[in-house]
Amino acid sequence: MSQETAPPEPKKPIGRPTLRTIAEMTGFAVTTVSRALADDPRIAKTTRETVAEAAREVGYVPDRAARRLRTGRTQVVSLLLNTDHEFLGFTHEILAGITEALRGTGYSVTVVPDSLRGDRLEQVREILRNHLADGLLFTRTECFDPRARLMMEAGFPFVTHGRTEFTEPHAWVDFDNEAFARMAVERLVARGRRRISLVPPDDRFTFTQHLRYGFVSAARAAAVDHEVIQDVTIDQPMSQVAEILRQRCTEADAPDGYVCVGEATALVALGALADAGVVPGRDVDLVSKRASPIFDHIRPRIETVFEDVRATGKVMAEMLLRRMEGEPPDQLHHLFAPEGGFSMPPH
Amino acid sequence: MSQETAPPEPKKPIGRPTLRTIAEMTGFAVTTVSRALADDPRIAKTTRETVAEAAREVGYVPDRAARRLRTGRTQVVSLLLNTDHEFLGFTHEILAGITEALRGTGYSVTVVPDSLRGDRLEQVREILRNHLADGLLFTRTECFDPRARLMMEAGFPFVTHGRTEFTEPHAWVDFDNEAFARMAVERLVARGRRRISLVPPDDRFTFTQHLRYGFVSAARAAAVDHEVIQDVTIDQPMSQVAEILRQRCTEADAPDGYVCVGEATALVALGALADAGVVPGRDVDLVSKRASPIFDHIRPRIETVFEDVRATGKVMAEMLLRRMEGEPPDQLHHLFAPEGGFSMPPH
DNA sequence: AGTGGAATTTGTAACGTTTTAATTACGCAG
DNA sequence: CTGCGTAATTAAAACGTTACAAATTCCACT
Repeated sequence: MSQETAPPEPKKPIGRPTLRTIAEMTGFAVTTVSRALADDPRIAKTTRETVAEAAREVGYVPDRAARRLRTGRTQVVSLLLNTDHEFLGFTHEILAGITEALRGTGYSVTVVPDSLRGDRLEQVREILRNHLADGLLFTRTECFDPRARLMMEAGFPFVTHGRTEFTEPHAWVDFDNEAFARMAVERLVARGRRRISLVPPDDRFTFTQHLRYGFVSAARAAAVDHEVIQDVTIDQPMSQVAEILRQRCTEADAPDGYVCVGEATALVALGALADAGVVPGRDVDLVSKRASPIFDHIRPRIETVFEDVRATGKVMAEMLLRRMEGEPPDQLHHLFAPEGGFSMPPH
Repeated sequence: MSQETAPPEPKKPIGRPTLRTIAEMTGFAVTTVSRALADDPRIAKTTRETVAEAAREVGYVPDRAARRLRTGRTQVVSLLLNTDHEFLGFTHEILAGITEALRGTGYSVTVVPDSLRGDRLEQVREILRNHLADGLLFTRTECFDPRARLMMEAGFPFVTHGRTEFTEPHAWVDFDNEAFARMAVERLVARGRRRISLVPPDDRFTFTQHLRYGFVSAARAAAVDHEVIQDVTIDQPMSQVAEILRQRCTEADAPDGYVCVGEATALVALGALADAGVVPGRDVDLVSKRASPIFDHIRPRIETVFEDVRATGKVMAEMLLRRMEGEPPDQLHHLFAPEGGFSMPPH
């Protein structure tokens, strides 16, 4: 409006376009441009269109730092990554799911190490204190997970992989490990097995309880012998698991069926059995959960149920987005069923 | 100065401490505090100490958004994550290494999806244009990697996992795959194998050339038959690899030794051989690289060389830190040797 | 006592955005 | 015409930090 004939305009020869760039292009004030881009109804529809057009033309992208400074929102979500253990693709898959859900939202995901050794809360506290993220995702959830408690107290958005036993609701995504364990037992029983064994995860995790319950109750219902290995968990070094299994599978009352919670455990169990000269499919059977396609190629073939970790990550991130928009956590949870049941690899 | 007697001062009842908090505590100006915390020699030593003490007392942590807005530095590094393939712990390990190196530096790492399908440059361009990070890490490097080229042109700090063939130097970390391939061939030859096969990665990757060269030249030197499988690469679906191997290993001139580049390939190869009734250790031998401890438990046992992916991530991140501080890339590279050579799992 | 200069400190502006409060324009009833 | 409510836009302030230029203090030396 100020002038019809454009002055020399030797301005901003470099640098990304900013609100001011668009303001000068269109003749509106910076405030107006900001509001127009936010589709604020107080701004005239025609103005909004003009501004949007100009923004598109110069490829305007709001500056994250400036927005963050002003609004206090970081546009970041963090994933707590357990650095102790190997999960054969778990991290990869869950991150693929998370980034897929976040694509186009402007949010990015940072990875924060989280060791079971040492204080699990330290990292979370730092994120809360220094506002390093707008929301948090974490796995390996405990029954009364102190991280979850801390974040509920702080009113900070988060989604857990795995449930807790708090009465106050929070967002979670989980795999139905109870159903998995039940099906696993039934499958082994259907194959004629009568002494069934489970190598459990660490007792502190909620899903360990689910597994154990499903396992024990299905075994009781089928009236078969069963045991939950006592001296070792799959969260200890795999060599220890192998050691215990090698020993156990040659004892007089050795199990004839094994339920494995994950791929790593299954591989270790297969190795231990092989070392002891026990032949899967003949002497014993083994069933497992699987999270990657690699299991189709493991020999001897074993029956597995697929847990879609990528989908898990995707749903977790989607839920977190809704939480961060203020949606209450009451309805935000999803339980993945062991879909399709057990199956043997093809060919 | 306006008033000597302090007014009611109903200020900042809440919120994190800021530079102003410390300024008011110590009586210095905000600028001084800022400089003092940066250990600027222009500020008196005593002042620096006073300020540091006050900062410690209130637990001051600089606001990232404000600093970022002012300086233009994001305090973020990004890792390009290939979402197509499964690497059995690769992602987990490299991230563990990266976060370990970044601990305490104030930098955090974001994960950005990067698919071989589609434009590999899109994500990088966005990071450059919108200043989403101060530095970039990526894997699966190609000979004339367009991502590397783009970033060299932009003068943007980055470290690759794997070398390129550009003449202009850049920071890289790599595993000596040529030496690995050479040793692998020698190991198979030492076991009496005379027809050796390699299932290669996709030809576009630089390390494929290294592998191929080491493989071929060692085989020639040992005067043994050798072949690089033509019809499939380990970057195609694993079922295709399995299919080809199942077929190949029963032909009249079937190989009697296999070099596997990674755990996934080795497992698939073991499965394919088993399906075809070929017995490793008797009919053929198989050697592989390994990046996780899981291979100690795979049966039949095969000899492996360890590639320390966690250490790789750590070194990459450390290099990136130095690059971001302005150090030229000339000397910034590290080649991991296949240390210790091949070994058989214990027990 | 005066002066130059180093040492130390400080006020102001800026980064790009959103928010608060204020301003302008305009149609319409009194 | 005046006054006024509403719609549309805007100027100014603020978020917390660092950079620039200027101001102040302190000494040593003439």
